[in-house]
Amino acid sequence: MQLSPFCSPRECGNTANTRSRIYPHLVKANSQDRVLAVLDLFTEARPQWSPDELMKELGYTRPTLYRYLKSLKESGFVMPMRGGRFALGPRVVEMDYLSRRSDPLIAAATPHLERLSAMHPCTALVVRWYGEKMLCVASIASAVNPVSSYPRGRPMAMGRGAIARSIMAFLPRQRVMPLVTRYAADLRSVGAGSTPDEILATLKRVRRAGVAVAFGEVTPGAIGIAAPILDASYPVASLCITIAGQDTKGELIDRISAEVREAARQISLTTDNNPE
Amino acid sequence: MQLSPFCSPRECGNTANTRSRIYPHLVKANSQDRVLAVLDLFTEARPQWSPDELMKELGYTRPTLYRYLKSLKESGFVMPMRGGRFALGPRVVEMDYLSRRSDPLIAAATPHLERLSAMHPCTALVVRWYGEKMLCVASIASAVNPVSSYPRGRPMAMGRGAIARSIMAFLPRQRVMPLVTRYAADLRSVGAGSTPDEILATLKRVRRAGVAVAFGEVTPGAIGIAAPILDASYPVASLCITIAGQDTKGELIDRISAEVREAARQISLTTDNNPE
DNA sequence: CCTAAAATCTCTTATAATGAGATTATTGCG
DNA sequence: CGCAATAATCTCATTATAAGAGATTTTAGG
Repeated sequence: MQLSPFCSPRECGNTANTRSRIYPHLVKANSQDRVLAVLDLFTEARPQWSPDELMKELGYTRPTLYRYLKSLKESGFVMPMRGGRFALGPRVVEMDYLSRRSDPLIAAATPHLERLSAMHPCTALVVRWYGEKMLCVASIASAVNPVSSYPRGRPMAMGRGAIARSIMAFLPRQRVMPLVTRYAADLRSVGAGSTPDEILATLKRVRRAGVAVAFGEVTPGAIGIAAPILDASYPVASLCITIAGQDTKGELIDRISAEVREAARQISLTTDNNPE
Repeated sequence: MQLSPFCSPRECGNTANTRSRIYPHLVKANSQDRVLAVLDLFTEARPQWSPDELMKELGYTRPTLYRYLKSLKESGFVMPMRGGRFALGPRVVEMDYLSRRSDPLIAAATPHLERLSAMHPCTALVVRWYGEKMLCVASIASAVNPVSSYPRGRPMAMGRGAIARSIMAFLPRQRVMPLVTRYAADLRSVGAGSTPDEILATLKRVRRAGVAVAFGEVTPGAIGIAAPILDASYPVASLCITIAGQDTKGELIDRISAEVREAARQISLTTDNNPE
């Protein structure tokens, strides 16, 4: 399901083969991928689509699109809105509920989130790492005016912040290097080093400390303190506390760091629970 | 995407036509439906599946199932867990986040939920009605020990409770009757009437009051107070306050009822926002 | 290193997805 | 209420392509 940036659906050359000409933006797409591609279009910038817009955007013909919409509608992934437009449907909500309730990582982390957020005016969150992206999967806020919001589902960038570094620091060399290269600019801008070697040294220190601390890297004025959650000594997620900068002295940071590291360690001990 | 209870995938008779013999449980299923059918299996009782289990359950052959899993994996709907098992993936979380952030009903209701939950020790929630099911889509709890939990995604039955009645009361006769028939037993057991006429009379009173009140119908000891959210005078959701029974005197119930009704009315005024 | 299991690939065949256009259903409006 | 305009579905011939059997490769485990 990869989008090729080189060729818009409509502009590609004509060949005798109608079908393969229609979907040049889907590399090796089968009909399943083409249905799921419909869901790709629903974004925060554009959460509603009319059939005609979908047809135009995806290059599908009318009967085909309506067939797809029928499947998606019947399975609840989309739902009709007034004016003949479509939005994401109840299935999405149900599946997230299920995912939330059946994720052993969340079950293991929740008591720690509650405890930590009760101890400090902060936001305590768990961020899962999916290889290419990071997503907040659970968070509890206790600060009255949280410096920034991290609800479940919020995506996070890999280059900046304590969370990203806490995960990168525990990856095997082979797996860090691509990330170091890819996010070199971000890592440099937050002072993690300007060469690969410097960055690796920074990560090594994080690994030794067992915890990463970041000052205003993601949100100005917010301090992030994150420790990895490991499964078979491999990072799968990160436990993070974000707290307002002005409330927080160096000694307190050290104390919270120790708490976060210990909580993450305990969550990590819950075996058999995390992804591959 | 309906499962036929009469015939397990493996036991159906042999005909010359291999393909249609394989999927007797999917009525008129196309290949899109067969892929989406994989996702149907992930439930709270069984949130993880191995490829072999999926093959056996769905009756798909090995290459076919792996093809499906590849599509679902690449689009993030499932993710591999340790031991070669699969669980729902990050896409589910992302889509719910998007759905949450782009739902105008939630945006319109949130200030009211915050206000109401701040005024009383209760849980304030919004439940969307999807024709066949009801789902909590937003909730805020202020009670220290809430009598029951209503997180987003929690499904609700149509037969019992203030929420269901607040919606049924505002449906046109043609649409209520099937529900009255279907949930006759539930409606009778909560004292809404033992004949269709009695039930309709009860609903009429709810409609006149603009709000439905239920005492311990869903959760013993919990009082539910719900008012419909209308779009073009058609109910699309319900705003509900649940509060512990022992804290709540009759006079307070009347006051909260008025607040809930008024809040629901104001949310309803936000036009152009609700489903079809 | 070797074995066993898991995942993918190859290739043929028959299915069923597709698209053009016709048809039917819905909606809006005078 | 009926008509026009739009939206959604249906029909059916065509052929691309999904499926399956079995071989092959990859991965995991001892």
